[in-house]
Amino acid sequence: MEHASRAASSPLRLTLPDGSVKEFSGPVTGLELAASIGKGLAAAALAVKLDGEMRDLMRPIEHDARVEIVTRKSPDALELIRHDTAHVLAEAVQELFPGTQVTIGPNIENGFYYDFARDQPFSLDDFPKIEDKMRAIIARDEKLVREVWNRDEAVEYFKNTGENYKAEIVHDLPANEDVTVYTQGTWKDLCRGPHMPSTGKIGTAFKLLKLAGAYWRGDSKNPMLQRIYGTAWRDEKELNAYLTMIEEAEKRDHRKIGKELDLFHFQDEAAGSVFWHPKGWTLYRALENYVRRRLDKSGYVEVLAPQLIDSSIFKASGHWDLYGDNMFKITVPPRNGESGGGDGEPKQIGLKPMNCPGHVQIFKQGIKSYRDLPIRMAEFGMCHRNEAHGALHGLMRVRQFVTDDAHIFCTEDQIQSESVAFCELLRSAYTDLGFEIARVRLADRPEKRVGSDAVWDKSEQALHRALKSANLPYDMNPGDGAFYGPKIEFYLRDAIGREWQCGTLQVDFNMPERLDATYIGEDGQKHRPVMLHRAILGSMHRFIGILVEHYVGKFPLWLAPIHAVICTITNDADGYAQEVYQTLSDAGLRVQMDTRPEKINAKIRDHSLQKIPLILVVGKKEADAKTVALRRLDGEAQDIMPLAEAARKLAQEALPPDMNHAG
RNA sequence: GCUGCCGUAGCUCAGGGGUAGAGCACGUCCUUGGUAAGGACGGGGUCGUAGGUUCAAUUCCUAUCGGCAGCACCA
Repeated sequence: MEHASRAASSPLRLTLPDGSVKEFSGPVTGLELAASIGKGLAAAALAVKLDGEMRDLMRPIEHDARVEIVTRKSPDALELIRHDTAHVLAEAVQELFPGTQVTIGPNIENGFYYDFARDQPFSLDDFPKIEDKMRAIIARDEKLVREVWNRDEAVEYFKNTGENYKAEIVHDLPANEDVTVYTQGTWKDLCRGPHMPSTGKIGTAFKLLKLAGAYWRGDSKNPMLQRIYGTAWRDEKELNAYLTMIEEAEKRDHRKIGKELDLFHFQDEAAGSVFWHPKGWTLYRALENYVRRRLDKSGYVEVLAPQLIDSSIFKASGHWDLYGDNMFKITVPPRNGESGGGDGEPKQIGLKPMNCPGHVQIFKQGIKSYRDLPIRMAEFGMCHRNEAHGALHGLMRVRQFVTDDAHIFCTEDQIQSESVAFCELLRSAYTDLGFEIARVRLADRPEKRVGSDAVWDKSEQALHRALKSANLPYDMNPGDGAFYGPKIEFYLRDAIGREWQCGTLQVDFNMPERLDATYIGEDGQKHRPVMLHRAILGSMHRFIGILVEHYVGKFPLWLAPIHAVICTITNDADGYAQEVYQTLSDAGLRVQMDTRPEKINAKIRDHSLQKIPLILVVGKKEADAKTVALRRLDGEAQDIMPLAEAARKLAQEALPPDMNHAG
């Protein structure tokens, strides 16, 4: 049918990236276009971009458009290479393991995966064999040919070839829609495309990485498929750089560094819960106190609500029904003739999974006037969630955690200014912590939700407006809001480019309604306050995990659990070291002494490996002159200065960023 | 929760049907040395837990707990 329309077309004007226009008497393929520009370009062409959309090189261009020939030099080439590599992987697997069904194989960040259905499990030992076969298919340089099929034909074809999953995908497409099938050699796959002209264009810079289970269509009710992950790049150099980056990420693993630096540990008897060691807890408190000061200065009040609250509150809030499975529930039986609950029933209480219901109870004490609003209520209390076993991951996902949570009770009119103020606070806090906002997304109404559509309309609009007036570019995250309201998600970027969603701002018209919070308005009548749920760091636990990985354990001075270790050259200096310790300690620094009868080399090494930011060496010379020799982590030079000056300077340097006005 | 892999000394790991080994750490002694490991000796493990197979299990099997990777979930 494409040929038919091709013949009927009129003159064609194609605008190149440099603004020049190429005219053709009728439709041309991307390859013909490339050839008309230059022979070299035609040879290098992989695909063509039509008004920003990538298309096959051999597909006729029928309409006027902005066009761009995609070559290997273009970053867009990665997308093509990875997708083609996924196809080659599928072909290789089917050649090697007959009877294996193919399903889907999309690109992901830095690579691709392909999901297979096969009774027998693949093993990592199969990878070299599969990679060899892939190389062979690439060497064959099979042409990738796009064909347009009728949907029913396609269903029939895939059924007949035993590809039930593919058949199901096609079957679920609208009945009158044609589908595209790509053939490479003798192998066919349902695919939207686009693809490069032949498998030889892939090159050799690919590698299979991981093997894992994945549900068919991402639904845990469906059968589990076997997913093979791979990565593919334009050349070996890019591939190696990526593999090195993976190693870097492994080196930064907060679980490993947490153990090495003696920050915290986990053990079987408290799965998903953290045992904070003195150094880790010092870091935790430094971070919590920082946030606390920022909130204090931003007009928040801090509270602490109970951890154990009767189920009635959670039933009213909706958490009991929607998230009950993930709550820790305690059944208290009647005792000594008392009734546990009333009616002689055992009492059901819940360990709070979040703070909002508790905060509403505090809000509801006494009568609130519109003059009292906004009330910004913060808490650093422990929340408990019975996370699925497989979800637990170091500090990143735990069952007991604290959020830098706060709820702003305000009027509808105040949503805007409160939201903007929060965005400013968040931005400033991220800067202080060494991050920047990488991305902002607005997550709107999910399927599982409470409240009327009218209320959701109002809430979503409020967030759109807030983001606009805070001047933050954002994109949408459809259907990912909380059950009580839409949310803004703030992502930060760490030192190796990974994005983490930490901050959040949620508008909630529902919770005040469900838990019956009211204030008296100017008109003397009762009104519902709006609740803004907001967090800057999100989970303190997770945020510390991110900090550890971001800084590889080399924390900025104000967060470092130990600021300085005083190392003696010989034990003759122990007395003076004690004086140094006292002076620095009095200046507010977190200091330790190392008077072991070890050589100074060993002491430097030990404390450097512990990522202690400052090492103060004292020997006879320093004791006589009342000085210290300062060595910074990863520094070469030593800096000799009078003790009093060192204490003053370092104490200043160790101040948290919000207190360091002189710095 | 699902799939796969794993669980040996405080840590990192080797080993393997006949009741265990290295390095680091730890302890004692010697060493008092100016910026990333001074030396000697020594202590330390019912091989995650419970069953089963076997003359014999830390090793094989099953269950369970926990961990890792991914998926699902994430108020």
